[in-house]
Amino acid sequence: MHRSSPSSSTVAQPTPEQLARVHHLLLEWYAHEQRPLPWRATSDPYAILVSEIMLQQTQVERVIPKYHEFLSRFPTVADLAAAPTAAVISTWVPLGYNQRAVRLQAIARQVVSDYQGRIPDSVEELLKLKGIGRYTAGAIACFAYHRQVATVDTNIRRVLHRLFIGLEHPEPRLSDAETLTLAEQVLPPGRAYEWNQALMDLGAMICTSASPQCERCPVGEACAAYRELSAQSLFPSGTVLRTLRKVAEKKSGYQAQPFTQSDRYFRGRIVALLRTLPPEQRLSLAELGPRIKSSYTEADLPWLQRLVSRLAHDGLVDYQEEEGVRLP
DNA sequence: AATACGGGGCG
DNA sequence: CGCCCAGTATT
Repeated sequence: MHRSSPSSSTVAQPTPEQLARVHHLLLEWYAHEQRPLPWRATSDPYAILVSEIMLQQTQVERVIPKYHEFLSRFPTVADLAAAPTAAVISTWVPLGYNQRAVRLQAIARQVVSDYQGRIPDSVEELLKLKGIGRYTAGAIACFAYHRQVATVDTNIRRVLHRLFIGLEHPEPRLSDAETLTLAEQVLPPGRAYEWNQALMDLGAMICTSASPQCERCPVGEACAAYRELSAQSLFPSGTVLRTLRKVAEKKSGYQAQPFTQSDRYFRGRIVALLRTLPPEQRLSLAELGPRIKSSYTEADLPWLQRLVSRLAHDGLVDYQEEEGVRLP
């Protein structure tokens, strides 16, 4: 079997008996070991929407308090649509990726104006909303409306790959499209909600990226990656997994600069500062510069102007050349 | 396919 | 200090 050939519509398949065994093992484990997460205790599509946007690239533990705070401040989709954007952004900080706050409110306003206040229930319709991609659309359809759809986030990708294909490194590994196809093929009929949640819990608690605890894994007996590791006596697997990934990254030439020198960092500083100002009050760029960058000089003005213009373009600030900058 | 987009927490 | 995280939009 050669997993490099991406005929893409089909991927390696377990037998129906093997698949049923995996379903049973993982769902049974989830029934007893699942994390008690607040968005699992509701079926309010708005609350699910808020949680899923917050959870994009953001850990569960950081989201939980913000999720409660945000829903307390904006209890319904209509409340969020009617709120000042500055208040929404302000509540979002310091979750990061602040465009998510602007887009979330834009979604709420569109839902009120175009969907009679009801959040769409199909992947196809959800995908039309800016800020909702295939993962979030699938998550809302499944977790809020119990649609039997597959969805793939970073946890599910890793777990399905290890379970049904093998280690993700060295390459080749499944593409995004192939992974979604696999996810659809292994979805247990009628159990999409628990299955998708279970895959994410397994990825977060056991089948982690760098240090999976295979000895505690409920589906170890059926796992392709576990068989690979066993055959080569690679336990504990943490070191070898990290090494394989590092080699793959070096090949791709990835290099990061210090975060506190990045434009990203200063964009965050600007938004965090503006939210402390009295409502409506603006700051000139000359006032703003020194307050976000200790080494700021007049020579940095073009840089700052570029930064603020981009923030304005993203809807995160209101910038008038003459008057200065504030939250929108 | 590559890049922009945050920031907190942990080893 | 490097790495990770319930991704999406844009080029």
